[in-house]
Amino acid sequence: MTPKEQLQLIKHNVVDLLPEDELLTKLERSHATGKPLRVKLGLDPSRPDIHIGHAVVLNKLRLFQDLGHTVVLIVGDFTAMIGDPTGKSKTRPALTLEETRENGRTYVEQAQRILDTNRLEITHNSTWLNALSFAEVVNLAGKYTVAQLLERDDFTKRYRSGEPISVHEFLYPLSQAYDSVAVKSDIELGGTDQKFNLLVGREIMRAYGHEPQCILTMPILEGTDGVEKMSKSLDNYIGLTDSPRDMFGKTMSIPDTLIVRWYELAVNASSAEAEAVRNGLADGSLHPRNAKVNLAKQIVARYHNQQAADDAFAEFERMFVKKDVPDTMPEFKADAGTHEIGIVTLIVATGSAASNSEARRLVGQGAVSVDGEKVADLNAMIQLNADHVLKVGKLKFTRILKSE
RNA sequence: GGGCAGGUACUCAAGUGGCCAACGAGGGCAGACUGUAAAUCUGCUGGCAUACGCCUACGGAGGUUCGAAUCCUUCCCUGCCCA
Repeated sequence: MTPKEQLQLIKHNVVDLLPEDELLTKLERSHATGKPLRVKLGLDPSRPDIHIGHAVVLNKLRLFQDLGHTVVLIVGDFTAMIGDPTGKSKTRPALTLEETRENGRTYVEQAQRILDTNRLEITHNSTWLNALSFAEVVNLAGKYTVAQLLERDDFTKRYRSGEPISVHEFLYPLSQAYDSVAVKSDIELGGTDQKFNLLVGREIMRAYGHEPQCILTMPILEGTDGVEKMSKSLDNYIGLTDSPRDMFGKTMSIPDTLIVRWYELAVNASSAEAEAVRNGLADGSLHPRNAKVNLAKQIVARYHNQQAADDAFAEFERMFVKKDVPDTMPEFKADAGTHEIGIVTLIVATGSAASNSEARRLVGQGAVSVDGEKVADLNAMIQLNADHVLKVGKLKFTRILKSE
């Protein structure tokens, strides 16, 4: 494939590709010499779970691999170890090196669901950042100015509104940039929120006498709420390791306005496919529900398999359209010798509510049913001489097994 | 080092001695509606208790008071200004 053709593929769905001509030059050189480009991505191992929002960037990395280039994953174990006491994640604890290693390991494992391990390098930035002397850190810090750092959007905002910014936060972009020097990155990927950091990488590489990396940013995928970016802490995410049922259900719950975007970003639809969905929704020939069903099936098939996708769909139909119970659900068995149990106790014992107070509230709100019969009485006793199905809210089912 | 302003529940934010488990908004949960949604409407949203009530909580620790998120002392933390 010619460098120009590669470039076209690379540009699909990308927000920023800077500078494009430099990337073309790199691609041409790689093409001529047969030497693959080094494509960098930094991972933050402070949270072990990776979701389909991350997958947007990972898919792009996979494309680079398919074009014959090498992906360099950098587990940011050093930075995670320092922690971040200010800013958005103020409660984020500083992790030990072991913890970050462990998180990084599972993270990489999950990333490999998308990436080709044959064209993959995995490194940890503690390898080189830990080795820097203070003099070297000062030297690095000397290559960038406070004014330049304050250009970053969130720094600007926080500075203007009088919120604290710790000095070491200024060092994060610099250490990330230094990573680029350390791995001799040709191009670095990230979400659009990483644009500033990626650009710092260019400056710092230049300052260290390296050819600066190109930068490529991908759109940030909104979560299932349709507004905020997908993240675990907002609980609006679909994890790569979620069960088929969860993946399917969560996808079906996204707002309609997100459908086309998810086609583009979550299942990497071609421009033509995305356009077809967009037009179908616009002229009414495609029902939003069906568009979502198809989307949900694709997502499940992508991370599990086609069979799982079909099963998840069937189960979804059964649960929500026919209002039937799912065929698998958590089971609960009372202690032997218990013949009946109070509804409130049962709700808490099955983990359907966190406290007795909450369980009472749920009963009062009509959210609780046993075998399809609504339970409104706080004092109701459930007989354990047969199996029952407890339903709390819309989604929490538990099979109550007959007691012995 | 000095002056000033702050630190309230998941978040923002009222409250300046009892009517405060703490207004309001967001978020979350539940119900109605629906396409499973979104939007909208309604209710709930510290714990234990059927209830009376009790316990825990307004940065930390002491104190004043019959009674404190509210007053005092001290410590910690943040921002701004001055040096």
